Amino acid sequence: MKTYHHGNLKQELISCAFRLCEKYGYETLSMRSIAKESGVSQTAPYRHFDTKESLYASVAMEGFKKLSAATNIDTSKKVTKKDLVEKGVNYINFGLEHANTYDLMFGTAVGDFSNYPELLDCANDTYENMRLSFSKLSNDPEEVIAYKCVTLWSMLHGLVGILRKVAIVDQLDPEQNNGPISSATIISGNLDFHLDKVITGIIQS
Amino acid sequence: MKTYHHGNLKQELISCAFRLCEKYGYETLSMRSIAKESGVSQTAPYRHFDTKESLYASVAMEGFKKLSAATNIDTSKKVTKKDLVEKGVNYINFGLEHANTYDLMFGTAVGDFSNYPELLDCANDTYENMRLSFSKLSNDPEEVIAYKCVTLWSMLHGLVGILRKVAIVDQLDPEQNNGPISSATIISGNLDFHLDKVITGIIQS
DNA sequence: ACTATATGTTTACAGTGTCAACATTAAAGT
DNA sequence: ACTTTAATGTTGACACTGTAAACATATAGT
Repeated sequence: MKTYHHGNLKQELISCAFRLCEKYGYETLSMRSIAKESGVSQTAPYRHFDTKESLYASVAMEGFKKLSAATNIDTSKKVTKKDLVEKGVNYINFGLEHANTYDLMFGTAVGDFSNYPELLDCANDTYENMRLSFSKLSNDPEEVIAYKCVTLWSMLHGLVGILRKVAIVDQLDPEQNNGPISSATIISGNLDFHLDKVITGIIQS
Repeated sequence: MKTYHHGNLKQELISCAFRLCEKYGYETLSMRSIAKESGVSQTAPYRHFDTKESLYASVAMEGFKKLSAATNIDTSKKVTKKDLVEKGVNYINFGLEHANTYDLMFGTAVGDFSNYPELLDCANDTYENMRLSFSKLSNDPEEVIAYKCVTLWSMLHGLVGILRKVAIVDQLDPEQNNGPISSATIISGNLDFHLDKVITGIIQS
């Protein structure tokens, strides 16, 4: 039997949108398509999302939750450099494996997070755990810790972006470059080794 | 007098698209709007660009040309660390001042650069100059240089991304964070100092 | 001059975000 | 229990989009 009211439409729309986003990217995801896929009229989503951006925000929030889960360090125990490296690797892998959602989370599709307080909270959670980890690791004043966080996050974020653009780097003139071995391949094949070096540098900075 | 044939339509379409992209972002840029703005029928652009992606590629190429110009190091003379820092600052500033175009250049709107050989060349030029600069600076084997390039580019690219997301960082709980002084602000206010440290680390790695 | 090619135009189609008007149901107040 | 109200869903519409097909005109090569 099919009821007039769906009962759990909002959640279904989000998970449907998330699925499509993961698979095909957020650009090719439409209000109407997720409505159809949820077996509901094409404008029904507008009872739950004012605009498409608002739907994007919900999907991005899912992403941040998963990212947090993948990179969370238990700050109730002692925090080691190894923890940071391990979670750094997780961060990169998340960015590569969930590339489409990652774009949504860090791109411009959702303009200003402060319009979506829950999303902002989730994003801040990720940062906050990193901040706490650094502060457990060393005795720096707050602003040095914040500085280290931004430095590390930049490095991780940048690496995700560049590794995904391997195409550019891999297609350099092979005579100028190092043959088929691209620099990106070098790094992605030695991610923890690479991150260990980088993070060591940041900790000491 | 107005001729049937425009004469220089392709170039006009590109610069028109570039302008709109810089101002409003590539998402809100349509084949039809640039046609109208160029005083031509709505499907005329299709004589010069097979798809919208192909137009994007042309705009992105303009971006890479400008980026190259802003970050080019004269490798015929001696290259110093100071050169790298200075051009690094230029890179960041380009990313911040041309944020919309930067998205186009490094996002997924243009899927595979190898479909657009000229674009690929321009992108590679930027990388190639960086590679040459590093190789003039030290005596590393090619693969180490490539490694350093990717590391530096990641750092720069990531910093652009994170600085633009200042909103996230700035809106952390002020009691946990360092009051109104956000970590991103710290960095962006001391860009050359920051990059000097980072690049020193990369050179020594 | 004639022909082929490049460059424009018109028309059309399916898809999009979003709004307004209406329908149905669940929740709240009496 | 009954009525009112708010939440949720549907229908229909509008202006806009990318893009394809058929056609028109100007330019270049012979």
